[in-house]
Amino acid sequence: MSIRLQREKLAAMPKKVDHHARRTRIADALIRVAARHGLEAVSLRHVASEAGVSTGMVQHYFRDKNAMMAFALRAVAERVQDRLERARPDALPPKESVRGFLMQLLPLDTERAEEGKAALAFQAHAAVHPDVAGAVLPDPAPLRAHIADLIRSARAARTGRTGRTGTEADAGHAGGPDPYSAAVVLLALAEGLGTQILTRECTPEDAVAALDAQLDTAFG
Amino acid sequence: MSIRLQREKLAAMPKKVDHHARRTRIADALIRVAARHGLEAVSLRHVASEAGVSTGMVQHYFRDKNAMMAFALRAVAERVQDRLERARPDALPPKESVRGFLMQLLPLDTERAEEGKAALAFQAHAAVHPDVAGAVLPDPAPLRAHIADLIRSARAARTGRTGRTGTEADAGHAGGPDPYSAAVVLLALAEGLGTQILTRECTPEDAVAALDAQLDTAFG
DNA sequence: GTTTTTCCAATACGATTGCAATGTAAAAAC
DNA sequence: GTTTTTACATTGCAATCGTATTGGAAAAAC
Repeated sequence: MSIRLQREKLAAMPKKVDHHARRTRIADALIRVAARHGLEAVSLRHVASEAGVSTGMVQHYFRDKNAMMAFALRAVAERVQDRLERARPDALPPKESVRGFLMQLLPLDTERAEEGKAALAFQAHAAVHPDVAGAVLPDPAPLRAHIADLIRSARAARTGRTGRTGTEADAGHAGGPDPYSAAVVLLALAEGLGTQILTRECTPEDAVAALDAQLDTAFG
Repeated sequence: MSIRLQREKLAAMPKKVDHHARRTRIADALIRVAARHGLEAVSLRHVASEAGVSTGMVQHYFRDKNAMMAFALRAVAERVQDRLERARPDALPPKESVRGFLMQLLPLDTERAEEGKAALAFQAHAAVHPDVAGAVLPDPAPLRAHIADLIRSARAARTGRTGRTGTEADAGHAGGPDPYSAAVVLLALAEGLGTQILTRECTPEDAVAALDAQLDTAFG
């Protein structure tokens, strides 16, 4: 028992370490460096010192720099995904639920601002290195489909029907554009507003106002 | 006369060169490098060889790398601005005029895709280096105001009035959200869709469809 | 016990980086 | 004419880069 206590509390831990945890710790350090100084400042030594480890350890857990970058790229994507899952308020009406989603995508506090800067840097990286990006980035379709479903159900509730609408064409009727386009618009808008906040082209207040205005028009 | 011909045709030109033209040529090379390999690949030597000049010449025209980056950052912003000016179709009805603007912001051909990748890289750079960005990036307000004016005039035409609306609050009436928010939405949406195209999260067709849907709701 | 494997620190190496220093040739100023 | 200034090209240098290599300490396998 005392052995086990030592193994878990002290940092002796000489064998059988949690590889994923180690990699995640290094990736977190990489993300902090990227968020503060850009991807240009991401080097093995800099990341290692930010993580408080040796460069040898970084080399032990990542074959090369590209592997480390790819892992970190996936890590930020998963972070955003996790925050979206955690902020999923299914009990709320559809419009507020969607609003909750989209607000999570805006860099409104310092934590999300850091995350957003890192994500922006990785977007630029992904645009120039499609191979690593395509293998690692998540499919945006499920989120779009979920938002579109919420829009559909809200419109169905407004027109008196309770269930989800069927497969008929939604475009063109009084409810506005088809839900899928409306979902694409909302998500791309949140992303655009987010980067404009980070580049100081837009104040957070204006961004929230614009997003709310768009939510009003999307949900009628 | 023969002297003048030589001075203009041959590349002798030993004195009195156009500094701005030289800097622009170097900045263009930097933009190409950034668009193809990212800002991480931007070095004095790489840019110089892309421009077909020596690194000594680059050093002659830029105090240091930061000055070169700042000049290139402004150059891309001016390029986009120039394309917007050139594509300004004042004779068209407001909605089509705005559509012309926004379509210019989407990376729909290879030329604008390259420009967009460079712009995306510079956005990430600007988010992390606010000092250089703030001193160099253009104010987004005029463009927003122009789009808002076009929306206002379109709505005025629809309600039968001919002139621009006055200073009364536009928000909340049947025309939709206030024109300023609608303009912010349209511009941020175009930017978000643009980066999603570059990162392959979105097809150009979906982006155009989403933008057209938003134009329909913004202009009624 | 011995052996093997895992984990990591330290170091070394060639390439590349930003930048300073130097040299030179031609135009401009006189 | 001479002198000065501009416009580069070339070279050198210290720092940093990614990565390969070496070594050793400790757990696991035997």
